[in-house]
Amino acid sequence: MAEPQQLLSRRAPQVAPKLLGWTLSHTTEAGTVTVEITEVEAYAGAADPASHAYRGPSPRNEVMFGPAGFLYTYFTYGMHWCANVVTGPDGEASAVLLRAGRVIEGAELAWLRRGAKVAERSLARGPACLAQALALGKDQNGANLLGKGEVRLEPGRRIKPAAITAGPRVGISVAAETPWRFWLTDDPTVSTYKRSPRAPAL
DNA sequence: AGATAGATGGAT
DNA sequence: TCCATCTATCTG
Repeated sequence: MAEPQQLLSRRAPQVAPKLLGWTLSHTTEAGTVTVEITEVEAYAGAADPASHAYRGPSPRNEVMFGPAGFLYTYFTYGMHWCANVVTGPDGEASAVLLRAGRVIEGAELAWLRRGAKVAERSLARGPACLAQALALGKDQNGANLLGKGEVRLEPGRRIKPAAITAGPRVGISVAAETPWRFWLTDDPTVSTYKRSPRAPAL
């Protein structure tokens, strides 16, 4: 296993499948929640019309243009936060959206944040649910994931390439066929695929 | 200045 | 299928 920093410095489509099985932790006053990442999507910046960074830097996406290993969070649909790991060389706005994970530490705290009714496998199923379970939001944007900070990304169990499936990304209306979504095959914590209603017909 | 689409999720 | 409901970005 290469150093995390080195691995993350490649472009998103290359990094994304390798993040499966890694762990993301967030420690707050309330405690620590850790998830094992089970589903991701790659966004390739300037080369990718579906990326937030496609039209260049802005106040929202500026952290994507920085070095790899930092957290990019954004607010969407008026109510949801989503979390990305910035990848690629400094200056290139490559990022991996964390779509789903399995809570392996702090499930009780995650239930507190998500609501007591949700099934265990759904605690971090879907990008906004994952962000909510981990309490990732505005304040965590730009956090260094590779240090000793409150949010940490660490290599986890090794995933066999045969256990990974690739397919089209979810919820986007452009580049809807590009197979840059990666997940652990048959994992119950992976979100169900829904094509964007705005995506062009096949 | 105003419009609108959007890397969603949950209820209906 | 629709709704909640905010922000970045595009259009005029």
